[in-house]
Amino acid sequence: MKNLLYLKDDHIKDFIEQIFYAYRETYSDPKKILKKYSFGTAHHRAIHLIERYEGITISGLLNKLKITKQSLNRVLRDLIKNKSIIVKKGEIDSRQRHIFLNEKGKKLFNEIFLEQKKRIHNALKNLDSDSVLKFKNVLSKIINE
Amino acid sequence: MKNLLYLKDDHIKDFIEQIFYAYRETYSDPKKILKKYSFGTAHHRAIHLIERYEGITISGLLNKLKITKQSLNRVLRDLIKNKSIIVKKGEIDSRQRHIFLNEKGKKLFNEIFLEQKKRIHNALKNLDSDSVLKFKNVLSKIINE
DNA sequence: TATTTTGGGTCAGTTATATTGACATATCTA
DNA sequence: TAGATATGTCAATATAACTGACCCAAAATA
Repeated sequence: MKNLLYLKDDHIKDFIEQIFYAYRETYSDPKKILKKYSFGTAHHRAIHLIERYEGITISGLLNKLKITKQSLNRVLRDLIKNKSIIVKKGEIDSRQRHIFLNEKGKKLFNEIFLEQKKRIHNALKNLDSDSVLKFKNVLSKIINE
Repeated sequence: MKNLLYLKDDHIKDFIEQIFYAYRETYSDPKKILKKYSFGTAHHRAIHLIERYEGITISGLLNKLKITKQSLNRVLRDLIKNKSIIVKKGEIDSRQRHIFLNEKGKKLFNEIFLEQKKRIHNALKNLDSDSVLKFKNVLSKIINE
């Protein structure tokens, strides 16, 4: 930290508060859409990761979501029943399950993403690329630790 | 947006994912401390705001937390019972209730904050002040919309 | 002053999402 | 073949939210 001004406790408290708002708002936007399908934010998070990491395994999802497999299972059961995802046995290791969005899931993801995109797009549209890069960098440092 | 590269969908999807991780990690750190007091993250969020906005009213808290008053009431009852907060009638408008941390609440807040601070401090310690300012700026734009 | 609105409190029931703990099964690895 | 790994499932419980229906007191206003 080259400038201690930005490390004062009040600044850090502000960050903690703002990170909460940013998360809440970003994940609130698509709730009406999810409700149409009788899904919630837990389903949303799973769908998001399955889209981002095509073919992700159960343990892969568990590592990213950091929930128990019982919790994840409820969510995946709903998504399978709804035909939004398909699960394939691993070819190399047939114990593993690889998860994919199918057509219905892709449509749902796109609907959800369109809602979320608005907020991020609006936030970034008048910013220079340096701001965006630095935002991403700080965010990743907060996550990694 | 002066450089469209940073507005590509995949970048926005990354942000959405990273905002989730940042929130989850930041609010996971103090969970062991909260558990000692039989509190959860709902109590944590309330305490945080009461510390930041000393004397905040019930409706003030409701506006920031965006939960129902029934939900908030459960949390505040626990905090009052535990003697972490005190509630005072408004002098100008005696319908209002102003909420304050008392000594016990301040100690609890500090314990919680110390845990959370580590993560943010570590993230920022090797960054220049420009990064920190730009991070804050983007975050506030995401919130405001 | 009479009426309406606002700020807050509460009861009751329900939903969403997560937890712990105990097992079961199939498959891979040493 | 024995043990570890990946996954699935049953049951009970916890946490944090919700909806809806009321209530009271105090402030604002017609």
